[in-house]
Amino acid sequence: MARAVSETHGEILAAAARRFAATGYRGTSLQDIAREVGCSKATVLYHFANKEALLAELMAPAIAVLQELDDRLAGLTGGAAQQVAAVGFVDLAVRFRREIALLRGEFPELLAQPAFAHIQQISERLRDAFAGHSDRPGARIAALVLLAGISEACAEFVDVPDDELRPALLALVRRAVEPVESPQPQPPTTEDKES
Amino acid sequence: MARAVSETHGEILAAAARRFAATGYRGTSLQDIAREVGCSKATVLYHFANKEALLAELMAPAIAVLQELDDRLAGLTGGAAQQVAAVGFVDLAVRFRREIALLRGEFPELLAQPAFAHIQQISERLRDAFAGHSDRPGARIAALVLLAGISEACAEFVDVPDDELRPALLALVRRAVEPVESPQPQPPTTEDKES
DNA sequence: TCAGACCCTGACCGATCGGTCAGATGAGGG
DNA sequence: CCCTCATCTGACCGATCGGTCAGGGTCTGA
Repeated sequence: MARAVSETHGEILAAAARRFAATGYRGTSLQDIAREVGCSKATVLYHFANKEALLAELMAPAIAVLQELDDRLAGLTGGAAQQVAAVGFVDLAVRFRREIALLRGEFPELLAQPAFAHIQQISERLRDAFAGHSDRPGARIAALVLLAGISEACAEFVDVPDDELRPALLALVRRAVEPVESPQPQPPTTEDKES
Repeated sequence: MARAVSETHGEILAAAARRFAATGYRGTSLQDIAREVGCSKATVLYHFANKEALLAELMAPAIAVLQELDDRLAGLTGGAAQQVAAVGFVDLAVRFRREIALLRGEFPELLAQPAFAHIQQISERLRDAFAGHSDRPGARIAALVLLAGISEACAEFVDVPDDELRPALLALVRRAVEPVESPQPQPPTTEDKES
């Protein structure tokens, strides 16, 4: 009785996570998931309205934390935004790297689905914050490289312990990000062109 | 007469590049490509043995350059390998960013196909070189972040001119990479000065 | 005892996929 | 003239996809 939903629900979720991580969302059929659980495809669709709902439930916790980070970022600008975005995103990526892994590059198409529409905007704001809200092309490019790279690295290093991955990523970000607050002009570099 | 293969071949190739870049390899059907060209699906399969062959021909130039970079990397270690890998990969990524864009995250599954088997090994060697062949976790993590991030950034910024993208990426890499102990002074290359 | 909620299933659906095949078309050369 | 060959096509194939549906167990509370 205590169990409002049968444990099959959880088993399907777990199996879907494994299969999505292994072969991607598109590359995994409901049949694959059912086979791994040991039930019929119809059972999968009894517990979940459709394939997309399965993905949505899998991603819900990560999306909630991402939303929360976005809220925290709302009032910040410049170096402060950079700081919060960096630490917040590294934290999020490390913590939810399993969820990130199971999207594995299908982000663009998946984000096009209406269910994930607002994620697109959040990730753009996050990228802006990462660049310290600078519109210098160099800063915007660096922000994208780091965001995408961190995601990919977290997906790849699923078996590296948190307390090894997180400091390595934070150190990298700290090296790689050009602080935006310093008002003095940079020493001459090759890309010093103004746009 | 001079045209051994009809121009349709090239048109199909161009259309496939556009569609793959827009919706990914898996997300693009032969029907889609045929529709864009204005011919039948059978015509596409008359000019190309199968869908994979279409992708292979599209990727061939990029793969050749990647192979060449791998060869150049063969005898190098430590800081020298790091240097060559960084400059070489940024160059390659910028130059072939259209090709990178049309893989768009499907790398893992695509690389599993036998036709691209050796690319897997090349990219692992490249990652090693990027880390200066260090086995420090931090170095390996940073290498992956940068490689993946650069790829993604190039795919994203297809419309940014080369001479803006390349220096921004090089500057980022130079900031982000922790120099490994340089074994011996190497002769000055084109852009060898430390940051 | 029995109605009904819950859980699960096989059979089936229409759509779409990559790929095959026999044949239509048309230009060129003997 | 006809034969050859490159090009192109519609019709078709088997497989697989996500999703539907009617119905069969099983448990429970009235």
